[in-house]
Amino acid sequence: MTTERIIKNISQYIPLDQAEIDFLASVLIPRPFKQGELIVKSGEPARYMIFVDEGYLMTYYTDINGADHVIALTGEGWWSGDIHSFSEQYVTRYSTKALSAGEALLLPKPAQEQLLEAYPKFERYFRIIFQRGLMRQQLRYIEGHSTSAEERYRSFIRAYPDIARRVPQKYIASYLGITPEFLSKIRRKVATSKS
Amino acid sequence: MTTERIIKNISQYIPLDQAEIDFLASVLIPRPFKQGELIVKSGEPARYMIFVDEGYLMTYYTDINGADHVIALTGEGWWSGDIHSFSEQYVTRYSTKALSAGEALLLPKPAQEQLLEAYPKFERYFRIIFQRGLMRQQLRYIEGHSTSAEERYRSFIRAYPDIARRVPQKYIASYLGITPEFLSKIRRKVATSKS
DNA sequence: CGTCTATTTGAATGTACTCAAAAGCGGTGG
DNA sequence: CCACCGCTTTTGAGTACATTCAAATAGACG
Repeated sequence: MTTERIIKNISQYIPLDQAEIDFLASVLIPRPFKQGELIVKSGEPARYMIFVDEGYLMTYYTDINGADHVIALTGEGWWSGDIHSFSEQYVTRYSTKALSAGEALLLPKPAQEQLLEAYPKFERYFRIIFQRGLMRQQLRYIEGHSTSAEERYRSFIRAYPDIARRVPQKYIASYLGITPEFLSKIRRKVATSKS
Repeated sequence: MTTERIIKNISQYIPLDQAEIDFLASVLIPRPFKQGELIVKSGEPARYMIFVDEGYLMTYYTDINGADHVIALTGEGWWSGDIHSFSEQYVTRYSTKALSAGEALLLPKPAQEQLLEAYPKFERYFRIIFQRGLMRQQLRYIEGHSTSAEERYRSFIRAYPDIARRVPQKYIASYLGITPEFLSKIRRKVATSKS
């Protein structure tokens, strides 16, 4: 069953009965993707929340100079960091792109509204998801300004070894807020100090 | 009425009837504070959410070197950025301090649980609050790494002129992720270029 | 008024960036 | 299967933004 992982995830936070599971399964849209594919393009209207069932996604923002900035790297079992694609605003300023082949589950906005109306306890689930996301993000900001790029990189590979292995370095650099060139220099240093 | 502002805030997101207003008013604890007072100390158990009714608070984190890092500056009509004080974890790593005299409204954890149980639509309110907080925080991170300190400062005083006027510079510097010395130099530059 | 803390100023330093070029790597077509 | 192409990663030199340290000045509060 393709919705197994998301059900398991949600069950960690709120107990689900069969009716709820069935409803959820009926509104989620499986969305397979291949490497390099754009799932959400910036400038599109806000449409759905994205749960990564398999593979890796990244969400990025293109600034006025045309430079991309990665705001989130999303692995299996997580909601895509692109919550903007689902906010009150009509269009996103963010794009979401596949970094590998895999499959996402899309929760369209109208479906989410039905879900929340029929089973209000899902509000609780999303509240917890956003609350945790906010806490992680605050921590990330502090680390971004109180630790060196090298420490951030070390901490990143410790926290997300799977992502570190499978995502091109230039995106990791962007996620860490540094240039790819500088990340390369850090890696050389880290490699020599370890062996 | 001391709960007027918070009721107004919540009503922006979910309609409230009199019973809900009364319940809310009955569980909120007014907490006057004077300048410099610590509302939440790091290491304390997680206890309540904090709504700033009047005045200014800041939430900060003390790193292993003993340096403080401001993660949020909170003005009137906002929830304190210290959502950690209310998370699943037993103790906070953050402190919340008054930057002026004023009054906060405390929503104790057990009261919030009752509130959510009695009136589940409050889950929706908190979900929206956290969702917006997360979006702001993501934006802040991007700006922190794609713009210069000077731009961030200009953008800060545009977005929060009241806070910029009333909060000591060293905290603003910390919030922006720079040293007080460097902020001082930026201010000199900004001042001369404006006049 | 005096003390304590915050802010400003300056000089020296460092971390991370830019630009340029070379090397590595993966895919595709001949 | 190999050669070529495009893209990513590495390397190096020069530079800039922001830091650290130290000291002077200004401001706030009892």
